[in-house]
This record gives sequence, C-alpha cells and structure tokens, in this order.
Amino acid sequence: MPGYDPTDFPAVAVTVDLVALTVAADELAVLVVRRGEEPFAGQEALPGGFVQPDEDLLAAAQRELAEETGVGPASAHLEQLASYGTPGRDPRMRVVTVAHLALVADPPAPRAGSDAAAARWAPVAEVSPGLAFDHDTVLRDGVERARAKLEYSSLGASFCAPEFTVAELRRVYEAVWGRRLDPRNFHRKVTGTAGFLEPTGETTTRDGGRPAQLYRRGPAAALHPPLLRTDG
Amino acid sequence: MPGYDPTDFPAVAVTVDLVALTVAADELAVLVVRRGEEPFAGQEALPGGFVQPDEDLLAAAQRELAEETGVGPASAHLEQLASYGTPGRDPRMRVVTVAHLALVADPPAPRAGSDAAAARWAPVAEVSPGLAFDHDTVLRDGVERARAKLEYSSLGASFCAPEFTVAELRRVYEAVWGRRLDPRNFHRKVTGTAGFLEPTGETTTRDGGRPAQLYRRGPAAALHPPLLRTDG
DNA sequence: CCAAAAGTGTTCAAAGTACACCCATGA
DNA sequence: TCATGGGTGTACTTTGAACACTTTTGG
Repeated sequence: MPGYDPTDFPAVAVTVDLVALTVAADELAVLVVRRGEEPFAGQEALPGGFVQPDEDLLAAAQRELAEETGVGPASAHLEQLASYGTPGRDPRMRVVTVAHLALVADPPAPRAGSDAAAARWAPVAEVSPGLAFDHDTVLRDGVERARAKLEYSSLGASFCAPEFTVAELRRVYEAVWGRRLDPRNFHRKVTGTAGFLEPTGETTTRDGGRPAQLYRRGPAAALHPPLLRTDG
Repeated sequence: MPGYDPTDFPAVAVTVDLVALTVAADELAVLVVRRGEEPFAGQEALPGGFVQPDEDLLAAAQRELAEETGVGPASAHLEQLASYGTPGRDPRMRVVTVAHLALVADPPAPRAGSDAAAARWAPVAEVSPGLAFDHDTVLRDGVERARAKLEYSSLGASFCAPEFTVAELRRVYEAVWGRRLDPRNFHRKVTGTAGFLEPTGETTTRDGGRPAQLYRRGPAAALHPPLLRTDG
C-alpha cells in the first residue's frame, strides 16, 4: 500500500442518495426528483448530491433531506442503507454513492424552489421500475430494509406524528407490508410490549368510533418475535 | 448540481476494508494486519486497500480477501457491511471506506509473503479495543451483523468445512454468540428446518461418541423464529 | 337505531424449552 | 466397563392466531 497522494488513487466521486419514505393515503411513498440534464434527462431519480469536503456521510444525507423536503433531523429517522459503486453506474465518471434510508412522518409539500426543481412524493409502485441510474435497486433495498426493521423495532412510529393512535400505527404497518393486520391482535401486541408505546393519557376520536388512546413512541428497540403474520 | 469534473468535487479516496471472521478453537477470530507505517504504525488494523478504477466494490473486497488469506470467492461468504467516512478518520486525507464482512471456513495460515507483512487470525476480544483508525467500530458492527445473521439464515455453515456435523455447526453458533446451546434442541431445530441442511448420507466419529451424520449447507435462507435462547 | 372503531377475553395451534432416556463408539 | 457425545421422545410453557363480544362515539 503506497503513500496517499491524490495521484496514487483513482478519481472517484462520493455522493449520498436518499431513499426517503413516508406513508400517505395508506400507501408507501418515496421522494423522487425529475432530472433536468443528461444522463437520464426527464427521468425520475432519487435525490442525492456530493459529500462536502468536511462533512460526515450522515450529515450529508441530513442536508440533502432538509434541502429537498425541509425536514430536520428531529422529525425523521435517518440511517445508512448501503453503498453502490459498480463501474459505469454513472456514465460520466466513477461515482460511489452511499445510500441512506429516511423515514418521514408527515409528507410536507416538497419545496419546488430548491435546486431540485420538481420533487414529489410518489407511491413506490408508480415509479419503481423506471428510475434513473441504479436507483430501482437502491429503492428496492431501502423498502426491504424498512419492512424488515418494522418487524423488530419501534421504527414504525417514525411514520406517525409525535402523538398517534394504535389504529394509525397499524395503518402504517399495513401500508409498508402491503397486508391487512388484525386490529385486535395488533392492539394487544403493541400495547403489551414493554417500552414500545408511551400513553399520553389523552384520547381522540379522529379515527371514528369510540375515543382512542393517544401514544408516543417508547424507547424500546426490540419487538423480536414475528409480529403478526395474519390478516384480519 | 453542476456538471461532473474532477475539480468540481472534493478529493476523496475510496477503499474497502475487511472484517474477515472465522471460528478457531471454539472462538471467534478476526483477520488483522500489523501496520508498518504512519499513522498508527505498529498497531493492528483490519486489512483493506484502494478500489481500483474499473473494479466493483464487492470485487475489490474479494481481491483483498484473496490477497491476505488466499481464500477464493467460493470458500467464503462475503457481503457489504457499511461505509465509514467521518472526516479525519484517516489523518492524511479524506477516505471513505466500504467495509465488507467475510465469513471464512477454515483458518488457512495467512500468507506472510504478501504486501501485508504480518497478518494473523486473532480472537476478537484480544484485539478489539486497540485497532487503528475507526476499526474498533467497524469490527463491532461486523460482529454484530454476523451474530444477527446466524439467527435467521443458514450462514453459520459458512464457518464450517463443506461437510460438517451438527455438533460442529453448534460449536460455531456457541462461539459466535458466546453462549452454550442445548445440543438436543439444536439438533432438532437445524435438522427439522426444511432446506437448512442436506444430509450427505455419510457419517463420522471425529467428534467422539457415536457416529454422526455429515451434512452440507442447504439452500434455505430463513430460520426465522428465535433460534434457541437457552443453554445446556 | 345503526354503523364503525376501540379495546378485552377466550380458545386453539404452533413453537421454544427443559430434560429423561437410549444408542454407538473409543479407551 | 465406563465415559462421551449423537440422536429421539415427551411434557411444559409461551406466543401467535382467530374470533366472539362489549363499549363508545357519530350520523
């Protein structure tokens, strides 16, 4: 391994890409931007950009998320997903991208004024085959990660407002997994798991029916046993 | 996002690092190399190196693994782990490393003749606090990933020779998890899960006791329900 | 009153856990 | 013979799954 010098190693650009997911209208949606330039001009792509010289990878992803949606670090879950660096994935030059997964609570209207002209939240199935670069693969990996994480963590609450009902949380699970869940067993499961939910003491009737308890996300990370395999 | 030009984006080097694990003497061991130059000269580090201009990330990791151990792609499981790019993690310049996790069956004597002079398989606890760069973190993440994957896949067999007994496989699990398992329930579990093991029809007495059936790894990926929480 | 949704109780089946027990081998 | 480890059977407990049922709101 020779000494490090800019001429010693290949020219590689490092970017961060975002798989930003939200649940809107009981459907899993992803943030995409319309490309204005070649390559893939006119096609949609995941938002992304260069990592700045003194910027951590996660910080770069946070910056991108804020730029495209206005969502700050406090209102979304953000974690690294995987890196993609196949030669030729960007025809212009060698680009290694570190993809990140963001779970966003409320679908705030994407800011049209920023550098990414036309950003929008689109149902995953609507854009999924058809994204630029290798972003179909990246999106698939992100959705798969999100599905897996709901099963053994309390991350599903990241898709909900700070205070939410069990029914709202259940609709998140149903949207992400694409499967109906038994409301009664779901209720028993999430309220019966220590640390998963924190009751606020207040109730609401916004779902219809009788007043429902409002909860906040609890500190628990584990839900481990397979969470409800059935439908209702 | 401006056009791509080597002067437009920060100079970043991309490397691959390896968390190569094996089970030797009923203990989880990791491949480390002794550094000969600054920074961290004299300290041990995970093996790694630059990604070549037209080389895929996984291919680069395969090359590194072969260079350091002589192990080819067929005899080891290799997957991407995560990327680490905190500014300053390498004092010389900005380096983003894509860490990979390798599970190696037999601990072949590391090749001393290669560019990494002194490579060795060391018990994880022996080197763990004390590695160069941020490699303690990388190693911790790799071990955590390995532990998790054993629970819901048949990857444990990657630590065994092509043909192995249930007892050998159990010792792998015990080494990785650092916990004793009930031999009888373990046997029932792995032989009772469809696709997990493939009997070869032959037996051996190398473990002592009565002749034991030899198995190969089956195609199954899922083991899902929590695999044995108890000790013997 | 009726529909809809929250929340509880009950029952059944499946899976993990503990452990007694037998079998085959080598020393 | 005895110690060692492979392999089977069995009983107990926990958990998921299905579903009947009551309660409380809005229309």
